[in-house]
Amino acid sequence: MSKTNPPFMSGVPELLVLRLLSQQEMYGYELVRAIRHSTLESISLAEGVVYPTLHSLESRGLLRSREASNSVRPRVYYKTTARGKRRLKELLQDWDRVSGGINAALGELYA
Amino acid sequence: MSKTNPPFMSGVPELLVLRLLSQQEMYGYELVRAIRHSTLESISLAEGVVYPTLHSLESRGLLRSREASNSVRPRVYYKTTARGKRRLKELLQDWDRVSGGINAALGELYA
DNA sequence: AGCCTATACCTATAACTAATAGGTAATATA
DNA sequence: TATATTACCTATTAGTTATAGGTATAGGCT
Repeated sequence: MSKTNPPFMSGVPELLVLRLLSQQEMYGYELVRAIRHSTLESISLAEGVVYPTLHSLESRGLLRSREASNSVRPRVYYKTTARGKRRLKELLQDWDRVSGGINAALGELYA
Repeated sequence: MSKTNPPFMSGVPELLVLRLLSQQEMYGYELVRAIRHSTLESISLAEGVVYPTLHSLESRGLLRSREASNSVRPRVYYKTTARGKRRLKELLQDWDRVSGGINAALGELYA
């Protein structure tokens, strides 16, 4: 049971993570809040979504991580690599195409 | 192998089908073309996506079908039910929320 | 001291569903 | 006659989000 595949969320964690980490380095827990904030509380991704996404993206070479030692708590900072930025560009194109297509279909009322 | 989960497509077949069939009755094969056309060729859903979607939506009471007898070929016409329209309204709200959130996060550059 | 909340990381499992790749059959078209 | 188009269909795969857990430290409150 329970919503595992909510509408319109496929690709969203990857897009938001690559996007936010291409602007500035962040650690996972911080990123969870950044996602909520940057989407104006419209999208909230739980830690159980964000951490696996980070690991997957790093293993694919789209993110690079470093451990912060001088911090009180152990933190793993991530940032988007050059390959990650190319992937981001690709995702942005997909997003424009799909959202454009949907909005065109929805706007058909007034056409 | 091969793209089974392309980005940003979750919920899209359901949304487009409910939307188009809430405007006018159509049969599956026609709907495939209508989806391509209404999205300005941005989104193309194969028959293998559309037919299962139609069957699923009908079994959930969101669509109703009738068979056209006087046609040369056997055609099954579908239209969105009242329940389907309520579901559509829900999906449209989700779409606004998610796409709004994403666009807010993407627009952060200029903020 | 004891308790709760927040911080910060993590994993296993389930659920769902879009896409692919097939398949049937009749009718136009070249 | 051969091919493309119309019109329907299903089985399977693949991928990935969400949930529900879990660990451990630090700080605030009673």
